[in-house]
Amino acid sequence: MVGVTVRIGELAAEAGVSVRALRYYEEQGLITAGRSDSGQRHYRSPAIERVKLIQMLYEAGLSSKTIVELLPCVEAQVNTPESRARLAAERARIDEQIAGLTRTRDRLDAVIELSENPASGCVKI
Amino acid sequence: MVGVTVRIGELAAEAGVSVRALRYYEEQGLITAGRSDSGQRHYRSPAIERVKLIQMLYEAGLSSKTIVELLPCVEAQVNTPESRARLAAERARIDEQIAGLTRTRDRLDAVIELSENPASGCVKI
DNA sequence: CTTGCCTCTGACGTCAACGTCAGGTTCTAG
DNA sequence: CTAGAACCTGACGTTGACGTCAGAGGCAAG
Repeated sequence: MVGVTVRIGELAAEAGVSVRALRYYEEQGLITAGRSDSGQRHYRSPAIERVKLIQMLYEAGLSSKTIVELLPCVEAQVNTPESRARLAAERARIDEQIAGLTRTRDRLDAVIELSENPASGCVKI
Repeated sequence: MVGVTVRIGELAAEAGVSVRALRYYEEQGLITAGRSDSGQRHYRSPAIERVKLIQMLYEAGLSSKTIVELLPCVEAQVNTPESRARLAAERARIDEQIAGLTRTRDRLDAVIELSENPASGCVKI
C-alpha cells in the first residue's frame, strides 16, 4: 500500500496557500515531498497539518530559518537542552509581541473612547 | 521665543530610531520638521512622542500608508464616521493578531510541556 | 582657520516570502 | 488521440522599511 497522496495543487488548495509557496517551503527545507517517475511532487496526508503549522509560525513573525530550527522539536519531538532553549526563547518573543500589541490596542481604545465620547478634555499624546 | 528644538541626530538617539528612519518618516508624511536657514531639520519636543507612537504602530504591523491615515485621528482628534471606522478596523485587526499569537504560543507551550515532561505518549501533530 | 563631526540630497542595495513569466513536459477528460 | 489543465525548473520582479554610500555643505572647538 502506497498510501493516499495528493499533488501540489490539491495540497495548496487544502492548506490555503499557493503552489509557489509550497515549492518555496521545500526550497527552505520546511517540507519534503515524494516524487513520481515523471518528477511530480506527491504529498502524504500529514503534509497539510505541517503546512498549516508552518503558516501559523510565519504569521507569528518567525523566519524560515527559525522555523527550520524549531520544526524538529515540534514534530519529531527532538529534545535537547538547545532545542528546549530555542522553544523557550521563541515563546518569550511571542509573549513580548502579544504584550506590545496589547499596549497598542489599549492605546487605540483610548482614542476610540474619546472619539465616541468627547467628554473630557484633550489627551496629551 | 522660538522654543527648544533638536537636530535630527539627537531626536533619533532619544527616540531610539535611526536618522535614516526619521527622514523616511518625513518622506512618508508621518512627521514634519522645521528647517534652519541652511536647510537642517529641527524638531520640537512633541516630535519624540510622535516618533515613538509611529514605532508602536509599525510594530503592530501597520504600514506607513495606514499610519498616515490614522495619525490625524490619534493626534489631532479628527473625528468623523470614517475615522472612527478606520480606528475600529485596525483595533479589530490587532485583536485578531493577538488571538493568533496566543494560539501559537499555546501550541508552543504544549510542545515545551512535553519536552520537559515526556510522560504521556506522542502527540499527533 | 582647520579639523572633525553633523547634516543635506540623491540614489542604489537589502532581505524575505513569495508573484509571475517563459518554455517545456505530463496527466486526464472526452 | 488530442485539447487543456496541471506540473516542472529556472529566473527575474515586487514590496516595505529602511541601510549604505557618495559628494557637498554646515557648525562648534581649539
